[in-house]
Amino acid sequence: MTETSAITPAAPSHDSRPTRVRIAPSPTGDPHVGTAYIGLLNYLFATQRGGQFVLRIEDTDRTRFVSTSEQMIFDALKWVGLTWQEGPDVGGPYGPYRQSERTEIYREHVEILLANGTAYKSFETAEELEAMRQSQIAAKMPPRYNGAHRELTAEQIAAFEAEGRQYTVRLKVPATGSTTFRDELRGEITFDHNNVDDQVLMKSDGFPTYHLANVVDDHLMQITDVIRAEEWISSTPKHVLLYNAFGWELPKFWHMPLLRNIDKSKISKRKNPVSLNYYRESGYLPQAMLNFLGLMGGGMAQPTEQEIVSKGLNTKEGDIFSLAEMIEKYDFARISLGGPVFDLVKLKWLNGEYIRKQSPDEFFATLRSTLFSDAYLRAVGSLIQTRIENIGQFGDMTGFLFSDNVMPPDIVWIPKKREPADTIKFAEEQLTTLEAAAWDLDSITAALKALGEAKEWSVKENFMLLRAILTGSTTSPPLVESLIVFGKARTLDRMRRFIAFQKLPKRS
RNA sequence: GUCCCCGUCGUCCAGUGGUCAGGACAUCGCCCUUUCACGGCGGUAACACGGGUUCGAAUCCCGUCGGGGACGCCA
Repeated sequence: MTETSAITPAAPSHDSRPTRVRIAPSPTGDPHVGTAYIGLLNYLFATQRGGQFVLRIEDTDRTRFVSTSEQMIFDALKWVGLTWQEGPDVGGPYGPYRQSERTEIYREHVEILLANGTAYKSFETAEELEAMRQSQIAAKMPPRYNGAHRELTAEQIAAFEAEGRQYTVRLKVPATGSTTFRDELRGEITFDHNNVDDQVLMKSDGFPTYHLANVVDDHLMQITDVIRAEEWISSTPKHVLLYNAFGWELPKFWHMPLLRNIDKSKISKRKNPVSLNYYRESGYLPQAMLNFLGLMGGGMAQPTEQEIVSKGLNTKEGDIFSLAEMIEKYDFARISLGGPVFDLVKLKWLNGEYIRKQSPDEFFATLRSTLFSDAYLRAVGSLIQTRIENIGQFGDMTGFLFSDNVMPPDIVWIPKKREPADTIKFAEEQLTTLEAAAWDLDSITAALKALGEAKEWSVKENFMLLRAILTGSTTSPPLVESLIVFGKARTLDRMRRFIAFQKLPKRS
């Protein structure tokens, strides 16, 4: 076990087994476009092969758990039109599909690893480890567990446990050699073992980390193909080592290129709207979103010049296709590995194409189910009923709720006694505060007031700034109520756009 | 800092040894039009660089450079 190299068999044959794939989002906030992207790919892969698509909730991190998140993930995936055969909501033969309900399973599996010597208990505290990491970084060393507890004797372990010290269980990565695995899109990838850290598999709270839970569940749920984002490549050797430690057959790995911001960095909410709620609430059509996601990565064959001519296609039609067409034509072998920029400009164009394609009746139905739904109008109405004298004034007071671009002039948003730079800085703090807030009257109000007190911004300045950002004006219906009606995803996006715009170098 | 992945117009894709390197979005110009949008027509714009291999490289190999990701008791 110490000396060597665990070479993965080149291509394990799963041909006899039915295709089973999965997505495994974690409920830590708003549903993410990346989840829909990887979800679409998994859905296509399974559907094309007559296989099963499983939805598994990875809720092993209690500190980041958001209770409303799971339902939002279901809703968002259904909104774009994806369906799954097994999951927490629909059940299935390999459940439970929520990792927090599988802790006993992980515990049993950790015992196996502890017994066969492929994992060990480590008694350092989180603080000790953090200090170690910092000093390594400061010394320009790769941060890595130093292996202090790799070879504890039974007596030492007993002594630590007698003290009542908590421990984590770590993977005992072989000291020498390397692990090679096959990525179906890239070929063989090798990692030298001295570049693979002794990953924590079970936290001191008894919950597994992603790495353990993911491997155990994928095996138990008979997953044949792991289709996930590229960011997982560097932890794949740990997963391979785990499969080997259990003596399990490996699934095939397909690492998809990462969606990017305009500056090419991994897509993130600071630089791009990433919440599916935002797209839904801003009036993007689900077909357009799905189509756009299908465009990312190049899996859809573009029509050849001959086809365009012979079928009399409009050239842009090559970029427009439905889920059904993707099922028919999407080809994983065609995927290009450069990370695609999630370009809002093209998404908007595509969405416009879908809107124009609707019949008047369909368009009316779209309006009635979104911006002009009974529920939305009722909520908006309650904001302004006492404030208008004739219905014609409706738009005067609610325009900001029906517009996409609201940018207040300087006189409106900069408080008399504040500098622009400080004001923007405070707006950023409001943003951070609201990101973390539950979206109800009391939570928002309390969070905002607490922030104002901490930063010494009066309630008036505080709320006025937010009002300016949200409505573009100094006059509006009650602020927090308006925030709630407008929705969290759109509010945060509006704030981010305001901040980004104000930070742009001003031309005089 | 270490390891891994990637590299065609500004962006998304086509191209798998021989093409004037193609399409879409964006952008620019013209047309249509009471406005705006749509639509039509046209233009600008790319093989990161350097070595090989080859009669011939965007396509194959090597190096450099550039970009990205990972390095958590997060996923």
